[in-house]
Amino acid sequence: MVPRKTTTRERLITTAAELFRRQGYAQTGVNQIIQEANATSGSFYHFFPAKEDLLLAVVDHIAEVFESGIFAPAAERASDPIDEIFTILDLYRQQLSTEGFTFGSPMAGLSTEVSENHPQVRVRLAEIFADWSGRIEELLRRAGSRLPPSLDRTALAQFVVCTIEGAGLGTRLNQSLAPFDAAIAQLSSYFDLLGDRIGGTTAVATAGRPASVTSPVSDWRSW
Amino acid sequence: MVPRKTTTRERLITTAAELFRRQGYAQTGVNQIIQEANATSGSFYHFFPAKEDLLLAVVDHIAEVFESGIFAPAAERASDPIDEIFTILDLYRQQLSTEGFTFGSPMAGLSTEVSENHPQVRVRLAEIFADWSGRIEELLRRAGSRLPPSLDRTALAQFVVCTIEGAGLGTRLNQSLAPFDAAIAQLSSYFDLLGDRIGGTTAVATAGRPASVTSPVSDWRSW
DNA sequence: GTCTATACCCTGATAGAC
DNA sequence: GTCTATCAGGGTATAGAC
Repeated sequence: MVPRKTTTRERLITTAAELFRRQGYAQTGVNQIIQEANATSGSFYHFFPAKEDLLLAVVDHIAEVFESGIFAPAAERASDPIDEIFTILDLYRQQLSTEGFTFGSPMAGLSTEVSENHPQVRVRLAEIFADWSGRIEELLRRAGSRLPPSLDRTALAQFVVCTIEGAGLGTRLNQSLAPFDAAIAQLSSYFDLLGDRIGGTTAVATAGRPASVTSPVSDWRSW
Repeated sequence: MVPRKTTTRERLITTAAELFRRQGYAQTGVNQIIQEANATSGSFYHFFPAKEDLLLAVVDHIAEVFESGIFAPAAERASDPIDEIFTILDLYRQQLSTEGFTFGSPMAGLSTEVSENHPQVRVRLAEIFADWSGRIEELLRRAGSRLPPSLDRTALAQFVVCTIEGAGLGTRLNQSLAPFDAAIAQLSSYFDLLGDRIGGTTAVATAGRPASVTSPVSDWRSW
C-alpha cells in the first residue's frame, strides 16, 4: 500500500494525506496513521510535535502533487494556452479517483473542516487556491486575442477553480465522475461562447478538448 | 442565542446545525451541543439514540430551511423564471453568512465529512442536491424560447448548483462573500451569452439581476 | 421528558530504554 | 530515530431517580 524505500516521515505524510482525504482530519486518529504507515508512536512524535503539524505537512504535500502531477505535465503536453487549461482539468479529473473509488477534491474536505479550527492552515489553503487561480489567469492572458479583450481574466480564472471544486463535491457525493464531466462540459461551452464573441465561431473551440471532457455524460442525478 | 418557546428537540437540532456548519460534525461534541442548547444528556439521548440520528435530523432541517428561506420566497418575489434563478442565488448568498461571520455552504462541509463514514447520510444529501438541481431545471424549462432550444437544461441546472457549492468553498476559505459574488457574475455572463444565441442581445439580460449580483466585486485573492 | 452521576473507551501525547 | 508502555482527558453513551 505504501511505496517502499521511503523514509518514515514520507510514509506518514502520504498515508495521512490519503486518510484525511477519505475520512477527514478529525476522524482520522493518529494511531491509524501510525499503523497504516508502518511506524510507531515514537517516530510520529519525533517528526511532528502535534497532529496539527502533520496536517500542515500534508497540505504542502498536496500542493506538490498538484505541481508535479497536474501543472507540470499539462504545460509540457498542451499545444496552446486554452488547451492547457482543459488539460489541467483533465489531469485533475484523474486525481479525483484512486483505485476505483471516488473521493472528490483532496483539498475541499480539508478546507471546510479545518478553516474554522486551524486558521493557519486555512490561510495556507487559500494561498494554494490563489496560486492555482493565478496560473490559470496567466494562461488566459496568453490566449490573447482568442478571448474578448474586455474579458476579466482574473474573474474567469477564479470561476474555473470554483467550478472544479464544486464539481468535486458532486463527484464525491454521487461517487461518480459524471458530475465533474458535466461541469467541465458546461465550462467548455462557456469558453466557446466567449470565443464566438470575437469573430469566427471556432476561435476557442478549435483548441480541442481532451477526450474525457467532450465525451457524453450521464445524468448526474441518476448515478 | 436560541429562540425561546421552542421544544428541546428543536433547540438541539438548530443548535447542532449551527455548530456542525461552523466546526464540522466530528469536531462538535455532544456535550457542547447539549450545553449550548440548554439541554441535558438525558434529553438528548431521549430524542436521539445516537449522535448520528441527530445528524440525519440536522440534514432534514437544512433542507427545510432551503425550502422556506430560499425557494419559497424566490418563487413569490420573482417576475420570471430566469429572474427567479438569480433570486435564489441572491437569497442563498444571504444564508452564507450569519452574524457577520462567513461559514460557507451549510451542506458542503457535511457532504465531504460524512460521505465516507455515513453512507445513509450521503445518499440523503445527494437527494437534496438533486432536488435543488431539479427545481432550477424546471425554471430553465419555463424560460422557454429565451434560451436556445438545443440547450441541455439538465446539465445547465447541475452546473448552477455546482457553481454555488464551489463558490461557497471560496467564501469560507477567504472569509468573504467576494468569491461568491464573482462566481455569480460569471454565471450571469454565461446566461447572457446563451441568450445572445437566440436573437436580440438582451433576451436573457433584460430579466434583470438582484443588486448584489451585479455589484462590482473585489479581487478574490486580495480579500 | 428531564435530571445527575458515571461507565467505558479511544484520543492525542509523553517517558525513557535502546 | 525507533520502540513499548502508559498517562490524562474528553468522547459517546447509559442508569436510574424524579
